[in-house]
Amino acid sequence: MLRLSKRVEYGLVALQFLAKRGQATGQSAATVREISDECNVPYDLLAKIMQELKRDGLISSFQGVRGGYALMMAPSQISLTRIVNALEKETSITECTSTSDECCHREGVCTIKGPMHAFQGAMEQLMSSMTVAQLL
Amino acid sequence: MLRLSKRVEYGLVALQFLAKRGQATGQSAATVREISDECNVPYDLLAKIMQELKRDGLISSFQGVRGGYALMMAPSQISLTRIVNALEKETSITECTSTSDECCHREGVCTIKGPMHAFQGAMEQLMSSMTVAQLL
DNA sequence: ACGATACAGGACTGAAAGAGTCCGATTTGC
DNA sequence: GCAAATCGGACTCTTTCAGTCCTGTATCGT
Ligand code: SF4
Ligand code: SF4
Repeated sequence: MLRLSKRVEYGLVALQFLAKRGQATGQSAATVREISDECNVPYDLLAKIMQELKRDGLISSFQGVRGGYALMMAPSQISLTRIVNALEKETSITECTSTSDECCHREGVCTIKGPMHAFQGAMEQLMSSMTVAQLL
Repeated sequence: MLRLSKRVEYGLVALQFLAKRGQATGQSAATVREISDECNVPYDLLAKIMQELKRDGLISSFQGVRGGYALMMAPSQISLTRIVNALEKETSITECTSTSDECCHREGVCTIKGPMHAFQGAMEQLMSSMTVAQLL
């Protein structure tokens, strides 16, 4: 459908929320409940998303009571590419541009692979140029 | 999933095939069966795709025996945007950037809409710059 | 120590979109 | 008239996505 998943959308909203809180000091951590309530995002789903962002090193977490999440870096350092890679399973624009593929059952006839890779590259560059800082 | 649908992929393959045949003279028309066989694309599905491309004015059709499809314009005139618009149901990158929307239930809190529209615009421009001519 | 709070993470369900198929109708060249 | 082709709707099957639930673990405050 050529659309970003809800995960990414929610991820962006959450990161924007965190960015408004300022850098990670541990004091400024926001809980999933807070974000979920403030931003009208389903709690459980958002919880998963935050975990994934954490796993990917985009944000840091603080466990236990008084815990929560906070940004690891400056908003201008967090690119859309990074977020998409963390939250989206498949990021290649077509099967052609999947990693390390041999061509499918159309080799010899269709010469789409090259241009598609170029297009994919251009798109990734475009996504790299968009950061959380631009969401504020 | 941030991936072009098979429809678009097949559409590109088919258009590339047509482009190799040269401009529409009626003599150079290729049948769906031909393309399907040559390119290993499921017949019925491809038939649908060609109909949609025709409806959108990208290619012209010739009915009856000796019929088929042929390009309406120069390959360099057919942009990816055009193809995607013809074959893909939803083309907005997020719900935010859907046409004419009021914001969803997050107004006031989330300020994603503006940047998202900008991003969408950039992507459309990128797609406009890619044409069938580049597939040859 | 204990209990409340909050992250960690797996498993599951239901809905929606996508891919692919089937069948009948219409057009048209031979 | 017949065969080859485009038209076009309806349908099934599969996969992906969104969302929920439930159990575990860490940690702060008292
Ligand atoms: S370039 Fe053509 S043959 Fe190769 S993977 Fe893409 S579609 Fe398949
Ligand atoms: S900008 Fe925020 S509130 Fe507006 S439509 Fe997008 S997600 Fe919803």
